[in-house]
Amino acid sequence: MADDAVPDLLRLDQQLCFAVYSASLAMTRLYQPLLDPLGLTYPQYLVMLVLWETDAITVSQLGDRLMLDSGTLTPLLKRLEAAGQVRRARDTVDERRVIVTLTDSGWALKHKAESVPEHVLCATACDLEELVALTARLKVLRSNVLAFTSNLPPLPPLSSESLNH
Amino acid sequence: MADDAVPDLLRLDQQLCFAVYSASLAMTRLYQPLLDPLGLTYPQYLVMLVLWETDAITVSQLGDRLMLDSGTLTPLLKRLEAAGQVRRARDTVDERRVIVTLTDSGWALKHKAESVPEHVLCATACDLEELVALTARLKVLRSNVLAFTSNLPPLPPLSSESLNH
DNA sequence: CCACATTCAATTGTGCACAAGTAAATTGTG
DNA sequence: CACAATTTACTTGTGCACAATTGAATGTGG
Repeated sequence: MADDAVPDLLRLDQQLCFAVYSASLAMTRLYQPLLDPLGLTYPQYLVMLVLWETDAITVSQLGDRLMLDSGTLTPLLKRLEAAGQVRRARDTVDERRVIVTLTDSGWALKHKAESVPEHVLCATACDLEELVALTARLKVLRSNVLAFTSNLPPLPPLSSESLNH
Repeated sequence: MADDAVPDLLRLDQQLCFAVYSASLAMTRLYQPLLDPLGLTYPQYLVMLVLWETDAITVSQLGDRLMLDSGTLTPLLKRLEAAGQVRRARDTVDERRVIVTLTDSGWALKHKAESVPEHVLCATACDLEELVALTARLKVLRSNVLAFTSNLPPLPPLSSESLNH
């Protein structure tokens, strides 16, 4: 491989992965002032979205929906509990599980959150068609990447010719 | 607004912002085993990408490229310095600035990083056309969101009709 | 029944992100 | 030149993400 060919790949790389990375950070920054009046952070908002759809689920079910592990969720849920939005209680059937349930305050927060999506959609300044297409592409990307990583305890034997032009 | 209309928006919201968020986390998880042999984290890799393109720049210039502030970059750069990949030195012309420079080891890392983009492209399992289109859309999204946030110290007076069908 | 592996949440430690505040250096202005 | 405003990086504190470990509860094979 010629040395001159490397910077192109490294630039393409930045364009791809950095676009996702920086867009994600920009979205989080967009949400923060909208969620501040609700006393929620963006990851906490995602947890509430799941609970508003499906109340009384275990930590691992939450993790499956959000693709996060207990190391992330446990302290987050404790903060939501301290804020009075959820309760955490051991499952009486299986004491290993912890079931997360919305409080009245947590349910009430749903109404205050109704205006958030409108603001976000407005901020994206894209038409709905564009957003749907972008979302679909991101889901495909995420799905492919996750499938790849789970099949990859070591590195796959990738030849330099797998992407030749 | 009818109560029944709310869940749809909240679901759409999750589809949009959560797709970006979870795709970003999936990408980071994809990079980790690839960067582990280089002794780099994913954000550190992004810093190195910038330095390989433009060596000897200030912390704020680095922040402009990566859209990160010094509160994030300073400790990250100290870790890269401790690992021997960069040097940090005050600008003799303007003592406020800190100039970040690659060491020989930092430059040498560029060669070891050459294989990373190939693996990532392989993992995405998308053709180049698809990736270019996705990247372009994400850049537009990021640009719109950033423009919106910077014009929004408080909340904008958004009426419910701003997104009517 | 009883080792034994599995599942599930919590804990610990590292490394981002970012807000808010500090301090030093520079620049702009009278 | 004096001095206020700005720029720049650093520091502190909070909250994710995640790897790795722990420990309790459950299930399973012998």
